[in-house]
This record gives sequence, C-alpha cells and structure tokens, in this order.
Amino acid sequence: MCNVKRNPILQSLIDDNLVSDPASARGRLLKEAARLFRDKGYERTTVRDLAAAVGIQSGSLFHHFRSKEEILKAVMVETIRLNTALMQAAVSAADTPRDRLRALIRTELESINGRTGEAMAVLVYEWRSLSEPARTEILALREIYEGLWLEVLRQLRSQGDLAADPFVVRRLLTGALSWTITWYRPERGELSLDGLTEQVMTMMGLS
Amino acid sequence: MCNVKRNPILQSLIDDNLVSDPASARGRLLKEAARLFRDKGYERTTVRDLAAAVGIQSGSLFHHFRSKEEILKAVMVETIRLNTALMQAAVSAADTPRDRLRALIRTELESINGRTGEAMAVLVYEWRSLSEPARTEILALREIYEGLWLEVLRQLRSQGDLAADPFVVRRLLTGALSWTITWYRPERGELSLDGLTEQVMTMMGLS
DNA sequence: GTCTATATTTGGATAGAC
DNA sequence: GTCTATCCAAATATAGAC
Repeated sequence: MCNVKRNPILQSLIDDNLVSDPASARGRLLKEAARLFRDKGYERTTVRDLAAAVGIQSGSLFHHFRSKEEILKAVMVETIRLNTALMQAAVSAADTPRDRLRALIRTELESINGRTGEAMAVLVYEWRSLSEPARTEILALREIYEGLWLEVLRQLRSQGDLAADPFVVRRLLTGALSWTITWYRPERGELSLDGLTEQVMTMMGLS
Repeated sequence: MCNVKRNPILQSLIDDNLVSDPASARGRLLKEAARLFRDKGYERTTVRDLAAAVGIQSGSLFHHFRSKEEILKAVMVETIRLNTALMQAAVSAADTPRDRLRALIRTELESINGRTGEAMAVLVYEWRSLSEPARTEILALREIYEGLWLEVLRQLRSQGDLAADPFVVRRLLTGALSWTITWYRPERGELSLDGLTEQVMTMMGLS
C-alpha cells in the first residue's frame, strides 16, 4: 500500500484487523478522538468537534460509528490491544526480573507520555463515561495486560527484591505512572523517559 | 448551636467561615454535590440531579449558587482548606521525618478513602471541568498543601532515607494515593488504612 | 461516503408567584 | 427560600439529496 516504515508490532496488529490503520479514515478519526477526549474530556467533546477534526460534517460521522460512545469504546479497545502487544515484547526482551520491571515501567510511561499517550489517558480517565456492557468488555481485555505486571512483580518478590505485596504495588504503580500525564513534559528536556523510569526504580529501592 | 461532637479542626474552620457547616443548607448541598460529581462526573451531573439530592427544585439551586460551576469550585475550595488543616496537624504531631511522611500518607489516604473522600476525588479528577480563573484560584490554595509534603521529603533526603528526587516522588505519590479511590475498599476489611499506609512505606523502603 | 437540514432531547439558567 | 413554568442554547442523532 505504501512504504512508510512502521513499528512491526503495530503492523502485525493492523494486518490482523485488531487495530485500525492510522492512515485509514477510521484510524484517523480514532486518533483525533483520543486527542479531543484527553484534552476536553469525553462529555465536553461534541460530535461536531470530532467531525471537524477529520474535516467532515457531524452527520457523516454516523456513517462510520453508530454512536458517540462507540467511538470512545473503539479508542479504548484498540489502545489496550496495542499496548498489551508492546508490553509483551518488552518483557520478552529483558533477561532478569529487575530488567523486566524496568521494561514494563518504561513501556507504560512511553505509552502514556508518547505517541499513544492521548489514548492511554482516555483509557484511564474516561472510564465513568462508558456504559456498563462496554465496561465489561474492556475489563476483560485489561486482565491480560495486568497479568504481565503481576507475573514480573511476583518474580521480584520471590527473589527478595520486593517486600510489599505485588498486587498492591501494581495498583500503586498504576496510579503513579498514569498520573504522570498531568505533570510530566518530556519535551522540556529536564527529565528524560529513561530518567523518569530510574526515579521510579530508585523510589522502589531497585535502581 | 447544637451538641454534636465534631473534629475540633473542622469546627474551628467552620467558626472562621472557611468551610460550610455540614448541617447547613449550603453544607448539605456541597456534600451531595461531591458525591454526585464523583459517581457520575461533573458533566454528567445535572442541576436537576443536584437539586433532587437535597430535596428542592432545580430553579431553587440558583438562589444559593450563581452557576453549576460555582458549586464545583466551592466543593474544591472547602476540601483543600479542610485537608490542609488536617495535614498540618498530622505533621506537627509526629517527631521524625519518617513518622511525618507516614502521617502525611495516612492522612491523605484517609481523606481520599474516608469521610471527605468524595470531595477529594472530585478535586483530583474534575480539574478539566474548571474554567481558567477558577483553576488559578484553586492552584494557589493547593501550593500550601504541596509545600507540606516537599518539606518532609527534603528532610528524609537530607538524612539519607530517600534516594530519589523529592519533587518527583511527591508527584508519583500523588498519583499512587489518589488512584486508591478506584480500587481500595476499606469496608471489605482485607486491608486497613494503616496496612495500606505500611505497604506504601514498604514499597519506598521505609517501613 | 459526504452533504444539508432538521427532528428531538437535554440541560443550564431565569421570571415571577407564593 | 422554594415553587412552577419556561426560555434558550447546545448537542445527539436522523433523513434524504447528491
């Protein structure tokens, strides 16, 4: 189709129809939707905003999605799929539990503060805007993702590098890492993503 | 006025007109508003919901507050005032930097998950719903509160008990502690507030 | 597949009686 | 200080032409 170089993990997900091609109409809309939902919140974003962001009229949106909520759900589903795949790859590439934790932290920080950051933020902060059936669906996807973390934290604990409860630690880390989108500004250059990762490891006595 | 026993810190704030008496019409409305804003989000809560929660009609609300946003702002202002006072008292009562940090963590966890939890959650998660001038006002109040944390974290660092940057640590802790509202259920009895506080201290190597 | 036009609903806010 | 009634604006979703 085209010769743009692309993350091979993303490409394989696109090929399997698990996430939309960012170059497609649907993909572009989801990308803009994620940005708007993060910046203004789901409720304050109108279908007119969404349509304008991709250069169409609001009525035309409903040719692609049945409702506004379906757009929110699609943003969340595709985001979890992509980030679960990225996490799995990051863990596989590391040799020790400590390095695996570092890889998980680094990857999640990058997801939150990097290219897919808008969508990750939406996933974290727009949960209440989802209807109940949609929540159940998203939750099931999220369990795989969380399982990756727990596995690594249990490894650390069994080798004596983690004194606290892995389950509690993962939840504390979820909050700590997702909250970075409210204050961390990688583009300022004061603190790199690697530097921030090391601060988290240091706080946990694992640097 | 009446003989209800009350936290003396809260009472002195009421006497100084810094927070509303929870028994007054205004106080009851703010309490219900906090609950609704937390459960449904500010945008999804209608003025009709707010009025119904205190048993009046929506038109009557505007006798007490000029706009819906003013209600949100009042919830936030009074919450910061109360919690800053509670934090100051907790820090003063502890003798070592380590105990002061423990007291701060315990108090913030209690604020988030206890009686004032709804309002604290609103403060954390409804920031985007505030207009710019209101944000500036709230931010100024919040600086005092944050200063308490930084002071204690700097003490810990200077005595070698904290390797990471106090500024970064506070922000990581803000996220970790506020996120507990999404998963921690003190009423289940699996983990007490003291137990959760110790988990946080343990994760930081300070138990 | 996108447009224009509009039906329909919802929700913030106001007016004036009591 | 609360009620009823209502205005007005905004927003989701639909209908039908091109």
